[in-house]
Amino acid sequence: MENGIANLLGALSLAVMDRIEQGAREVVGRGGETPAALIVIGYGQGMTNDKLRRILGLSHSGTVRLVDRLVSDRLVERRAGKDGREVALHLTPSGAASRNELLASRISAVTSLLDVLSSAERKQLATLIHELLARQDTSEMDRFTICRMCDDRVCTNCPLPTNKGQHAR
Amino acid sequence: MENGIANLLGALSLAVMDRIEQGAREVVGRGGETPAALIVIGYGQGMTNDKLRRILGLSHSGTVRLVDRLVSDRLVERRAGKDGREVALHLTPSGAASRNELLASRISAVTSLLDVLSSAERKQLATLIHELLARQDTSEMDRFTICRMCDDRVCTNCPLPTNKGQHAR
DNA sequence: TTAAATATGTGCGTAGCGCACATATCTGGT
DNA sequence: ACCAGATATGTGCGCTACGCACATATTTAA
Repeated sequence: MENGIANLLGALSLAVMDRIEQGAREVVGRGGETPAALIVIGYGQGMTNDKLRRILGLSHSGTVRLVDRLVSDRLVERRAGKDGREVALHLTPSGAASRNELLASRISAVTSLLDVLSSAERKQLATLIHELLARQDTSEMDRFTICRMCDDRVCTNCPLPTNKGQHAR
Repeated sequence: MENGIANLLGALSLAVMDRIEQGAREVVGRGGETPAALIVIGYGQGMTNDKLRRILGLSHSGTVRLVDRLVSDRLVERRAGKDGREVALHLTPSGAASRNELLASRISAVTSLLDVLSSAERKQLATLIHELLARQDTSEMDRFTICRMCDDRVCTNCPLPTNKGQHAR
C-alpha cells in the first residue's frame, strides 16, 4: 500500500493545521489569512499590499479588506511607500506583540503533537522533512507562501529553494 | 535550536493543506468543512447531523446549513433515521462519485510533495508519522476529527488510539 | 506626451459560519 | 400514564472573509 504514507501525512497535516488555526484565532480574534498576514508583514518593513496579496494567494480586494481589518484592530499602519503608488505596511507595537504571541502559539501547538517522540526520533523526522522541503521545485514566491506562518526567530537557513524556472546551466 | 523541527512540520503541514484544499475546492466547488463533510458522510450510512457536527467541530446551525448546501448540490440526501429525531445522511450516486474524486485528489496532492523522497526515505517517514500518531492521547471523537479527510480505501489499521480518558487498567 | 502597466481603493454580492430561539421526539422518574 | 429534561433538528438574523468588476492615482515606456 504505497499511498499509506500520503494518507498519514495528510492526516497529520490536518491535525497540525487545526491546532495552529485554533490558537491563531484565539490570539488575534480573526481567522482566514489574517494571522498569516500579520506574520508576513512582520518579516520586513517593506511589505506592500500587492506583495502580500501574492504571498497569501488572495484577490486584490480581499487583501485590501484584510489590511483594513488589521488597521481597524490597530495592529498595522499604512504609511507612504517609496513609490507613490505603493502603501508600506508597518506593524504597530501592539501588532508586533500579537505577532510574537501568534508565533509562540504556533510553535507550542506543533510541539504538543511532537513531544511524544523521543529526541532521536524528532531529529530523524527533522532531517526527513528538511530533505523533503529542500527538494521541492519552488520559486521565491512559492517559498514566501509556504513560509507565511514561519517563525523567523527559530527558522534560520530555510531549506526551500528559490530557483524554480531558472535555467539549469 | 529545538523548535526547528516544530517550525519545519508547521511549514510542511501548511503546504500540504494548501494543496489539499485547493484540489478539494476544484472538485466540489466549495470550501470550508464541506469537502470533509462529504468524506465523513461516506464512511457509513448511519451519519447524523449531530455526529457530523462534532466531527467537523462546527456549530449546530452551521452544520445544518452545510448539509443544506450538500443537498442542494444533489450530493447528499436526508432520510429518516431510526430515532424519529435523527436525520440519516446518505450520499447520492453523484455524491459518492464526488467523494471518490475528492479522496483521489487529496492523495495525489500529498504524493506530489512526497515523491522527491526515495522509497527508503518515505518508508522511514511513514514509520515516524505512524508512531507520532499512535502515541497521541486521542478520544474516539478526536480520531474521527483528525481522520475526517482520510481515505478509507488506503488507510487500513489507523494508528490513532481511541481510549482517551479511559482508566488505565 | 500619451498609452500601457502598476498599485491601491470601493460597491456589491456570496459562502461559510455562529448565536439565539423554536420545534419535534425520546427518556426516565413518579 | 404523565410530564420534565435531554436529545436532535430546523430557522431568523447577523457577521467575517472573500471575489468580481470597476474606479482612481502613479509610474514607465514608446
